[in-house]
Amino acid sequence: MKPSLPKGTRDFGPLQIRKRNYIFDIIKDTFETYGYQPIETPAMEKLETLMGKYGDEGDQLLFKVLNNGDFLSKADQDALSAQDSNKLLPSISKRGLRYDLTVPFARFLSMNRNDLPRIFKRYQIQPVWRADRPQKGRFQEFYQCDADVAGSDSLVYETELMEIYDRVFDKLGIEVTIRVNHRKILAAIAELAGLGNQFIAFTTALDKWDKIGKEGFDGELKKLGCEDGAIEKTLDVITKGYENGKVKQVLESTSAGAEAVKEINQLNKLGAFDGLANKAKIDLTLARGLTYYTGLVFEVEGKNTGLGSLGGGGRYDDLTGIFDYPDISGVGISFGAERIFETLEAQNGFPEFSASSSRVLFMPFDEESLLYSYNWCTQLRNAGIPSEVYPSPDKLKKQFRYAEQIQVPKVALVGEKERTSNVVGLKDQKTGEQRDVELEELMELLK
RNA sequence: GUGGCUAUAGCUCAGUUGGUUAGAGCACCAGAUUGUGGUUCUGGGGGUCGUGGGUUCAAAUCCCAUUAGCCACCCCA
Repeated sequence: MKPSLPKGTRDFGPLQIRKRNYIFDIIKDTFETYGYQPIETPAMEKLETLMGKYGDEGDQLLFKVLNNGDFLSKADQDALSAQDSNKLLPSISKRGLRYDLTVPFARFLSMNRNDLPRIFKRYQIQPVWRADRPQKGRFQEFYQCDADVAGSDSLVYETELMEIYDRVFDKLGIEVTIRVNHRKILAAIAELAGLGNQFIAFTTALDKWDKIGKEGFDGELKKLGCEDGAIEKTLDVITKGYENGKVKQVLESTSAGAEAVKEINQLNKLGAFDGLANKAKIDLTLARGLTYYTGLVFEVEGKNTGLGSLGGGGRYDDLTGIFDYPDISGVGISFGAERIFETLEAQNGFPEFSASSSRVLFMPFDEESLLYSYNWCTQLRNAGIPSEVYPSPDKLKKQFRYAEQIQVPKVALVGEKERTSNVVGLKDQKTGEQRDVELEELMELLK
């Protein structure tokens, strides 16, 4: 049988795992620095937990897990004979793979509300699954790294989440722009355009601004039935940008806009835009698709990556309402591990890694030397020094070949000569230098 | 879900207007080389040409169907 993988999934080799861990460790350490606590949730959730949370399109993209056992006899026979997949689904599948980390977090929070601190800061780094068509930088199984705060509407958390974005990308050496906007500003602009009652349609159109530009957006507004005068006003506000004094005035003339401006002022006071290594700016064209955002929204864009966003997030007022746990405000951000990986790969941004962690490989010339080598190796291991032995006295060509394959930095050659004088011939694989060393010195050198 | 491109050795690919035994590089194995590899040289194994059908004296090559992968759109990380 010819081996292959399901669509949109990948294996990770040793070197890739080291590179991925490098990214995850930086993100994790930064989350920890800000006091976020780790949780994990199952790959599978009940389908009822997942369905209806991501819109119709999201429901389509959910992986459903077929029930075990004789699922056909228990299936909805009417739906089955009518070939109605949507109606059939609940009777043949009760579980699905998680689509993101936010909904499982909301479920977790609701279930454990009594055991968690009043304000809960959690992070979670796990794979999620989407039955999307794979393409460049997009997979059906991919990792998200989320940090969320539940139980407080303080802008302190928006501030620290922006700082976390900044720190992580600074440490990774990726230059980014942190785009910030407020859903209530969007509401104010939608009102301005006379599209207050078509808010979602308005935001999806606005979200395309980057791609279709001012003219394209003009057309989208017309399609939505926006009048010429209103279009002009709307385009004027968006092109002039938030920092323009007149624009601020216009926004403040609506109650939603006034609230948003107040929050952004507060964010400024907290220093969210100060002392960052990367650029952060209010961008009126940032919309973010997810419908549950209600306050500030963020998106991180790499410079010239052509990969879309490297992460995003925002404030959602009623995170857990659907799980009978009302009035919990949340704010969170997500890092897209795959795109960060591709960005670093493209700019050669990873440190050098070896596939193996071994610092030395023992190479025995004869059976007697193999035992001698294993004995030395054990002593290194007991001292916490990663090391290994080539398992048979093969030709040196073969042994060196293996040393190269595992990218071990040093080899210890052992033959009769070395044994009798109680040393090994320690050779540096890069420089080719070689000299005899005793066990104690070997340990010192490899520490 | 919509559109486009591709499918030949483990990997990357060549293969002329349809023509005799389908090739290269990399990788793998062995030897040149029984205490010092990475270079070089020699030899070797490995293919139902994605699958099914059709046209033809003859198909990797042309036609139809089908499956899978990639790219773009929608949406997203």
